[in-house]
Amino acid sequence: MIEAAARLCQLIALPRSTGQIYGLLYLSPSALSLDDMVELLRISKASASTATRQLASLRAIRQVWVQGDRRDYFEAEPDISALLRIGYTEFLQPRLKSSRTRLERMSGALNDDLARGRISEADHKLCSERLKNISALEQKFQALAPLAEKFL
Amino acid sequence: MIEAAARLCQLIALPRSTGQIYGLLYLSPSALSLDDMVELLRISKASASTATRQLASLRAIRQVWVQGDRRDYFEAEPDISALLRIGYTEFLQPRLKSSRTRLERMSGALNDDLARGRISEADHKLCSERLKNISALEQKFQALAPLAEKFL
DNA sequence: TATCTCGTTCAATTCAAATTGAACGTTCTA
DNA sequence: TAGAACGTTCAATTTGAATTGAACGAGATA
Repeated sequence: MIEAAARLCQLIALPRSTGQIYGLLYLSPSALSLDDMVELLRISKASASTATRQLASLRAIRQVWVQGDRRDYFEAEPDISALLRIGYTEFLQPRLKSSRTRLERMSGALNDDLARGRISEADHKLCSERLKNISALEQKFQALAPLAEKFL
Repeated sequence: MIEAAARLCQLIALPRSTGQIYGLLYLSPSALSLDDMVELLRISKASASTATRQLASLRAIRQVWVQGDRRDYFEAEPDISALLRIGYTEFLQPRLKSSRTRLERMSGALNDDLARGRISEADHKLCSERLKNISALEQKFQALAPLAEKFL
């Protein structure tokens, strides 16, 4: 059952054990301690520790207090749409932005090459055409994002 | 310049060299041979060969014939939207489908557990609730896909 | 204070995927 | 027919990331 969740999370390039833990917590009726996870998933405590902190930093899980027990307990954030939003703003968004500036720099370098006669005019045209295409696609994508956000 | 494209492609979990090659071809004004790529990217011929076949199978690049030369030349598919479509139907779509059947199986197992008294009614309710949430999200996502396809 | 029980950290290991070199088959060329 | 120029394949290596064991530090307990 949990392996299903693990695979789900490998889709988004997260460490396997991290996925396992989120899956486990998502399906678990009660909060679990590190030791619980270690036992149920047969992973080391070190993995469990790093994975929980990763997930917590992504706000995918929360730490909860269980009275009379000084261990840390965790429960999953059940709203996956919210997680997607976080993933977008904190992960995809920045990459898109850096990609944009990179494209601009490349475009600049290209113009430079033309000015110095390092490339033919035809080549320059084709190249900058293609760079522009990517930029356009990126912008469309950015425009689509808030729409998707509402929709999901 | 090309390293930019390489990074771009690491985003979608493709081998680095594959990304490099697509980037190179995308920006190259003329078709390139395997040896060209080997020289320009400093990679082995083996890598170039496997990468080009990968890309060709994804229809991301095309083989073209240059008269008077018996080497294979390649050029990039310039329409990236089309590539996205291919990526979706051939990569994401199938995963979503298998994910769906997995969810159904899990849901079945859960009902079974309830029937045999292996879990409490409250637990069952919470679990199947959550499974249903994922299903719903998946459906929304599937519904969104064709919309995005038109848009990009 | 001495001893547990936790969670964290970090160097070492393991593991999987990417990359490579070398051998090979095929097709052209002399 | 011998040899060169290709592209492909496959076992071996490299590389980078995930995982682990062991040492550690901070609180609790006695």
